[in-house]
Amino acid sequence: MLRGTGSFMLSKLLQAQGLSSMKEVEQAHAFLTKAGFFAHNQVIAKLIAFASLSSSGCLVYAQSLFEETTMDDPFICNTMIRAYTNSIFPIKAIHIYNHMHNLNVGTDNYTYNFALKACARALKCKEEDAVKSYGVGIARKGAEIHCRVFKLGYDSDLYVQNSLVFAYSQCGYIGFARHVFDEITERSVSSWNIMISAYDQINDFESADKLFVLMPQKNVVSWNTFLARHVRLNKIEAAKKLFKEMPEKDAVSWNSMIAGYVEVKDYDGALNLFREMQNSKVKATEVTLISILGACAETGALEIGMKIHESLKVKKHKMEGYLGNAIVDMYAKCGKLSSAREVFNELKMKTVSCWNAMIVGLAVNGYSEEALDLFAAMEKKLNEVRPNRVTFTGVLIACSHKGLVEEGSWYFNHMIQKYSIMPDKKHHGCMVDLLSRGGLLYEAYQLIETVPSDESIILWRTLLGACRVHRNVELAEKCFQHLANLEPLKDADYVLLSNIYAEAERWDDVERLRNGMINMGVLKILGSSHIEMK
DNA sequence: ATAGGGTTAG
Repeated sequence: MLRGTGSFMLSKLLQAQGLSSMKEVEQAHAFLTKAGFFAHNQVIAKLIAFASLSSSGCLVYAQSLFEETTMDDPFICNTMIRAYTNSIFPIKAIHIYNHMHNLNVGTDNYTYNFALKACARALKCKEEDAVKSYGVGIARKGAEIHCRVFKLGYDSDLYVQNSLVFAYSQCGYIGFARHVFDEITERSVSSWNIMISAYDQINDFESADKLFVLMPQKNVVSWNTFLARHVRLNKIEAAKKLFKEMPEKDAVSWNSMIAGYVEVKDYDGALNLFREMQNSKVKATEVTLISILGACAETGALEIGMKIHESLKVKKHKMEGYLGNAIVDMYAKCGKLSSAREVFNELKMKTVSCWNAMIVGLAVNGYSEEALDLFAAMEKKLNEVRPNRVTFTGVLIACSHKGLVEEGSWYFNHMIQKYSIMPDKKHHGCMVDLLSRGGLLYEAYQLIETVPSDESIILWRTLLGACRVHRNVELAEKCFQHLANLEPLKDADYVLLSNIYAEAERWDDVERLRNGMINMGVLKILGSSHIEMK
């Protein structure tokens, strides 16, 4: 039986249309192992390539297939590098590349092309911790690869050249990128597109436009670059106009336009365009769905989000990577935490963003204990993932929600000491809220004193409010003074302090403050009802 | 077997 299935698989493997599901990959794998064919590298590479497809594959499986080989075949290594380059873990592509180099596995132009692209993507991707943990720095790795490219003579390969331009520009070395670009003797449309996009990304529109005029041919990517520029600059009307007038539209054009609507928070516009896209010739991609799920998350459009999730399940589409995260986030933001958790648990590879979407989702919906439990689970996997600023925002929100003052303070210090994460605006906000609601006004006061002044204004106001609740006139005066030193006071600030005085029956101070307001010209804005005068 | 443009947590 197995043999029959296997030979069918093998013939399918070698056919042009290839395999159609992970199940078939597994069957083919089993057959090959049993029949002793596993040494056929071309076949294994095909399995790995299929397993790394983002729509239906399984990257973990691809990696295990890879490890079953002797890991010294250039073709297979290249396939694995490419798989990771296009994944949410481009850094792992560099690890494979390093492995090739260390073991003297032969490399070719494909290797360098993929590895350079991985460098570029590793920097662009928001897995900042993964990049940091890499140590020497991706940009240096890219330069190192360039040296090898040069030594081996691949610097005349157009694909490698284009990847070099891309990698240098993403690493912030636009001058080097331009140098490589200028050296290319026969530029392709892609060469021009990469260089123009590089200038666009650093807002050097003049240089971008100059090249745009010079380029001999343009394609849909060239137009998409312009569309992306308008979207990035929030010029939604210009984007709409260009979108309408473009000579050709592909999925990226639609995705950019949808992302543009989402960016300016026109979620209805995004959903309408999504419907229009579904009626067009261009098929929605994962990126389309990710944008739309984001719109659902922001508007609480649970039904649309669920519909997308359902249709993906029907199509047996893989729920991993960005898409898996977008679904988790959509459910979490829509308050359907059980569904969020279900999808989250199924994610085979969880980036820090996945953990954060879940932890923050639990925290803001009031499931403090679950959020903190999940954080504890995350800390047990430090070899895979490291908490970052956002994680601790979620943790502190969880504490704040339930008034867990001691725990919150502990996590706050833990964040700084164990993870060397410097607290930001959100962390300070949570902590001041937590401390002051718990009545630890002086602790809150001391904390605010450590905060940069431009971030502390809102914190002083929070504490001033807490001083009223806890009837602490002395501290209220201090907060008021700090506020006064930082920016022109608002009438609400005077009202608050005045009420605090009034509640302490310090009528002289109420009067003094009132006079001060008249002098400052604030009082005329106030209705007399604002101040509770006796 | 190659590229380039579009995507997730706060």
